[in-house]
Amino acid sequence: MLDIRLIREKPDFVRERLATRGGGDEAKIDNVISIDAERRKTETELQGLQSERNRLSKEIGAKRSRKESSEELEARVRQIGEQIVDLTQRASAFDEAQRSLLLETPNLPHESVPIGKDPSGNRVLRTWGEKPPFTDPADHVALGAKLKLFDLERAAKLSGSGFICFTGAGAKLERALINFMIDLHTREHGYIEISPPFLVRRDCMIGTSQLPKLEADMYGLEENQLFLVPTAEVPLTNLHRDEILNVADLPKKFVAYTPCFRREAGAAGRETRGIIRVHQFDKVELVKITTPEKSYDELESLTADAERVLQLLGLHYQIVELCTGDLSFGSAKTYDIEVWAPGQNTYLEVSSCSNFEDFQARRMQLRYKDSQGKNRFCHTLNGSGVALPRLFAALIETGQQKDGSIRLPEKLRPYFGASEINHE
RNA sequence: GGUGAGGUGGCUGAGUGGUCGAAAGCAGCGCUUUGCUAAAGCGCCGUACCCCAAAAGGGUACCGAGGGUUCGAAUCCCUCCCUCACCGCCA
Repeated sequence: MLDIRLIREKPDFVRERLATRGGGDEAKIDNVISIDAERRKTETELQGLQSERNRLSKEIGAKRSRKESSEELEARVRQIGEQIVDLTQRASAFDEAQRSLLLETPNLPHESVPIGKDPSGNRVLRTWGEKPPFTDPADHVALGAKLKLFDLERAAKLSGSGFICFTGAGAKLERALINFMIDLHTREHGYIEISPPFLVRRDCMIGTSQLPKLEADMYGLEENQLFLVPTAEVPLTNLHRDEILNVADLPKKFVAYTPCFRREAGAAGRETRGIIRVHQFDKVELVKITTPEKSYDELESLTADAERVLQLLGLHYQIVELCTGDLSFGSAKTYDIEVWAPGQNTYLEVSSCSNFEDFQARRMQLRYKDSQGKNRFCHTLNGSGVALPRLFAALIETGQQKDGSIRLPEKLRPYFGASEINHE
């Protein structure tokens, strides 16, 4: 959520920054400003009347205790009361209108973000490793079928298309990868492991800004207003919602494994082939809560922490800096990590590392007390460390050998319990 | 799911219709005093918003949340949420 004071004081700046996203959101600003003015006017009027009522009511109390008549005063206060009811309604209507407009307005891109209107404006910042030299590599769907690592047909029988059922060595590999990543982030990168609920309240979804915009993409449980988490970002970032943290306790660094549930009624095609784009997938997520001064340094180190996963697994990848037009709703700056999948001859996005600045913190009243004792909004960040099915696909495509087996990276072997995945 | 108890400021804890935004204590901050650590005395010490160009200052709201009663609600009534205890059910 944007700061209404910033909008009030620098409307042109806000409009200009929003316009770089290309979503037309800058058009909302005039509306926000005029509602804000109405709101304040109404509030001032209301508060004047409330003040009057408080004064007169005290007088009534005083008169009564002196056994004097207070009927005239009571009549006047009754009348004021009616006006207050009316003004209160108007004030809260303005307040709600302003809030819902602000909830639907995306974050301002950071000044360092390249301007662009779609993914073609993104730029590759760096790459790590090299594409392995294959002549005609199989893709993960073929490999998975041959080695019985997952069963998409039977998953569809259970739950419909867009679900994965890992089987045998595939299920074990999934589990090994999760453990490997969590151990890495807790032991070497200083994150605290969290195992959060997979169902969260609506307020949490608003807090991290999945709602109100993306409600259609979320799985919700209507009767008790809970939502299946689309990413562990939601429970992790909301852990300290409505709290005022001590600056000495920052940054907070959390890592969690959760399944992620997304409707994403995307069209079928290459993008949706195999296990690349599904309604439920596993993910290890990294979240940081920090101060405005440190958040951009933390973004760099968060990205590096996620990259380490791929480095230790020996997988080639590239880091992409998203342009303004490709930035997600709440993000001020984002790096995507794309791992090379030789069987598909393409890079797959396995992590999106973002700094939300105070955008989410405002929505969830997440603050810290600075060294002056002043309450300020935290900055929040998150990134996958990393998403599993795509990592799984890149890993088996990269590790495939001529005899049809899959060679596993050294670092993963203690977790998997073998150096290769073979037939049967 | 059922029954009972309860939710007050960073914490403990008073307050059952009117000068209560809320006693007191603890913690915290500042000053003073005493031969250091310590102790004592005094003062300050919630949040959000509104008015004001700003500061100073003034005002409003907030005692789990939302409604209601009343001239006036932390205090009375209703609904909901949460915590604790016991019972039922259950991996």
